[in-house]
Amino acid sequence: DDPSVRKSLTRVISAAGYGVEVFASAREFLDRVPVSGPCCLVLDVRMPGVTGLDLQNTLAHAVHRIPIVFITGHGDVAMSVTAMKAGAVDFLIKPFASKDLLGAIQRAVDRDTRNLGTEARTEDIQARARTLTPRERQVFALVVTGMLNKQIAAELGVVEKTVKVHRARVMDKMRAGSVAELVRLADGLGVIVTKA
Amino acid sequence: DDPSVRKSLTRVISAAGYGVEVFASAREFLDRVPVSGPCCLVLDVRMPGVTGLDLQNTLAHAVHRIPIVFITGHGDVAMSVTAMKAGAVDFLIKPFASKDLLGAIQRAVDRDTRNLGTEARTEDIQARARTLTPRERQVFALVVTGMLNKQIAAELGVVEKTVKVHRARVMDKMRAGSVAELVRLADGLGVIVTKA
DNA sequence: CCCGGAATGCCCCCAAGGTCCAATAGCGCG
DNA sequence: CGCGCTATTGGACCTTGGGGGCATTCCGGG
Repeated sequence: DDPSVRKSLTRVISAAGYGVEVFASAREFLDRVPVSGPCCLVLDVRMPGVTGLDLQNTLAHAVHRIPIVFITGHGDVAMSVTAMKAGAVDFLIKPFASKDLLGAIQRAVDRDTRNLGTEARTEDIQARARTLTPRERQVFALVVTGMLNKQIAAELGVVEKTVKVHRARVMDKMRAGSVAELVRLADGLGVIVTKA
Repeated sequence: DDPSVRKSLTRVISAAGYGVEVFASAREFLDRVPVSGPCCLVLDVRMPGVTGLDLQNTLAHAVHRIPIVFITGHGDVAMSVTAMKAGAVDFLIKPFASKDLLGAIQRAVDRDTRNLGTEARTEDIQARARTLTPRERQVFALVVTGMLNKQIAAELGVVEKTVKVHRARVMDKMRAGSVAELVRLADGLGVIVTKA
């Protein structure tokens, strides 16, 4: 919003032990170097050029969706509801108590920490899945449905031994120690491992 | 809220093809016969006695959490944010367009339909799990971690044959055709099948 | 031509699962 | 108090499934 508000917010948030970066506009924020660790965005709805809601929509399509805490001086209900429906962590009206802001930031950062964790795990699993050959992917998909090697062989039109070979490679590449683990890895990938 | 508003809302919602039940207070709603199919709650924040937010909190601890669409004449941002954080589907300010209300109701009912579906599935799985004996439950928990019968036997201090017997009963009672299915059933139960 | 992906055959081992049978312990019921 | 039922355990035996090792063949690209 305006420089003086930014300065005082920076002081409050820093005092709580957080690292703070300040941006004068949405553009400035989007051009920054991405933060490495868990973080969140404290955003004024009214901003020069792109509004806070617009920025929220833009970020919604990003790979990593940063949790947003909105603050504003002139908010209405419709605006707050839109923001919350789009996943905002909180929507504070100025003037607000420091503890409300810090509480919201804490929840936002916690959420981001969890998100980063699951994203990292998913990315790891996907990376392993990418090393699979097409055939291995097919066998993978069928194995996690609980089919027997014999059935998979019939399905793919090959003999059982061939399935065993692919299956062994899948277990190896996916670093799964058991069918149970493999099933969890597959389910963690979502429905990505469908057919082809 | 007031009788005339209720009457006109009933007309609008009925015209859209929904069944409508009207309640003059939170008490009256809570004493009703539960609806069988997918549904949602259209709630005024200001009500005699218990407020809409209070009712939302009460329902939050219920077995089935009915999706809520709030409508109000005198809402402020703080109120709407609280409602949304607590899971409300939407928060409309009077006067609102019929299509906004009907859109919100549609989203709420859709959400409820999905919830009912997953709840039914979970309940079904839990019902099967309840038929397991304590020992079978232990074996179940260990099998879905991917342990071999031999390892499970060592863990429980029995011979392999005994584990096989329990394991077979688990597969039977849980109606799982494969380890893969069993793992999914277990994961669907959440972390309910931990130890004892 | 050499490499990786795919397919296959043979041999062997171990794990999973089923059959038949049997023993022990605890619990409710007449 | 036995009787019956369930839960738990266990043994012997056999079949089927999963998996490792090794070797071979075929094909499409660099």
